[in-house]
Amino acid sequence: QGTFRIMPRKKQFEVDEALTKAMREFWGRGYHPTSMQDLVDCMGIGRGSIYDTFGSKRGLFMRSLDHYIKVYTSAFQDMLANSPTPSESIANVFEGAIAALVVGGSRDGCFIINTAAELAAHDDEVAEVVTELFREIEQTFRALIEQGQELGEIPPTVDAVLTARSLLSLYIGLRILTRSNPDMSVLQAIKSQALALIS
Amino acid sequence: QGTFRIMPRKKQFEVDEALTKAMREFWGRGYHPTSMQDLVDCMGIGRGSIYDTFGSKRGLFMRSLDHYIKVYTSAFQDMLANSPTPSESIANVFEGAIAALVVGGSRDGCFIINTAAELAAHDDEVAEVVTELFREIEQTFRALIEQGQELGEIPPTVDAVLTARSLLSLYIGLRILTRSNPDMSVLQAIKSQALALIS
DNA sequence: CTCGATCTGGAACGTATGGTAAACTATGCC
DNA sequence: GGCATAGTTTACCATACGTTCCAGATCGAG
Repeated sequence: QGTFRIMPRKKQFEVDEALTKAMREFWGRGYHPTSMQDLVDCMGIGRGSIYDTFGSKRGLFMRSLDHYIKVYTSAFQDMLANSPTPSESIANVFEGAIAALVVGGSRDGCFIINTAAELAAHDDEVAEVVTELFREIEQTFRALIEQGQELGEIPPTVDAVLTARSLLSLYIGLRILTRSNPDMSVLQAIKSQALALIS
Repeated sequence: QGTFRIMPRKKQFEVDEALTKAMREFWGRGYHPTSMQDLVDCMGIGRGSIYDTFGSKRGLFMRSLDHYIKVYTSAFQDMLANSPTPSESIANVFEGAIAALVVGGSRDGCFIINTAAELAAHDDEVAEVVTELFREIEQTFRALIEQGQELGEIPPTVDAVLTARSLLSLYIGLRILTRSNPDMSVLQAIKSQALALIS
């Protein structure tokens, strides 16, 4: 019943692998400038397979967004787990964004933030996904601040909600600045300010 | 010699007026999603006239960027001149961004910041224009902070350079958030934090 | 091995794109 | 009124776009 009686040819590519390649393309160049031909080239599978599996360019993009969120929130949780204290977790968030620029020399920034800027204003479905993630980041910052306060690491005078929102805004600014002007002293200043807000 | 001996038909449209219309289109929708047909429709002049006057879509875009910078730095200077104190100038910068959302209901954000996100990573000429303006904003913030310190309005312990960079980052974050999620409490929190940095 | 189901890759489709060429119109000087 | 010059309009071009379709390949079941 629930199982198919016939299970012919299997997919000859890993869906997640192809999705990762598409994600990287959309991430670096944005939705509109990336053509289906670009995707066919970079994903290494045929046009038909893409449409069979993902439906449309937009469908593939939305799946890429979800994939990004899944992969990077997972990496994010790992990072938090490996940080000794809440304050250092927050420091690592900013340090990570700067390191991505230094190590890889990539100005790709953050896929979600790029997408917020490119599409969210005119695409409600995208706006919803983006907004939801921003909310989660804000909540994570808030939780970290409150943990730090319980540990006596962060002063109790700090307003957790307001500061979490400020950290989010600083982070977004940092990521956008990264895309145009990789000036390390500016990025470091922003990181310093982020840490100053919680000390 | 310097003057033309013959001066035939004059342009039948105001260049600045057409430029303003193009600017609004690019501003709201971005470079790539805006087609020449969109521009023909919204500018109210023929294709030929556009190409005669602006050369290409990209040329028109760059002129639109310049136009935006000219118009809005002018408005910016006016606002500064009408603000009673440096601190209030800074407050007005953030308040203005919020008001643009409340009054007009427009999620267009800031043309420069949108452009930084959409194009700067892969277009060096755009990156240069954008970076230059970011530098100017940073310098303006810095000058305001130093003026406030001379007036005793802002504590001398505030690091003018570092804080100016933080204000820039907060501002960019605010503008990006505006495009996806016009949540007033978040925006107000960011503004509060900006003011807290200079008090 | 045969059959049906699925997957694959590329050709083909209709459309929309940025850009161009040329005919047409208006203007100022002789 | 001609004539040179510039602006406007229209039709058009080649290309690139997202999408669909289909012939052939590949697999599992009987």
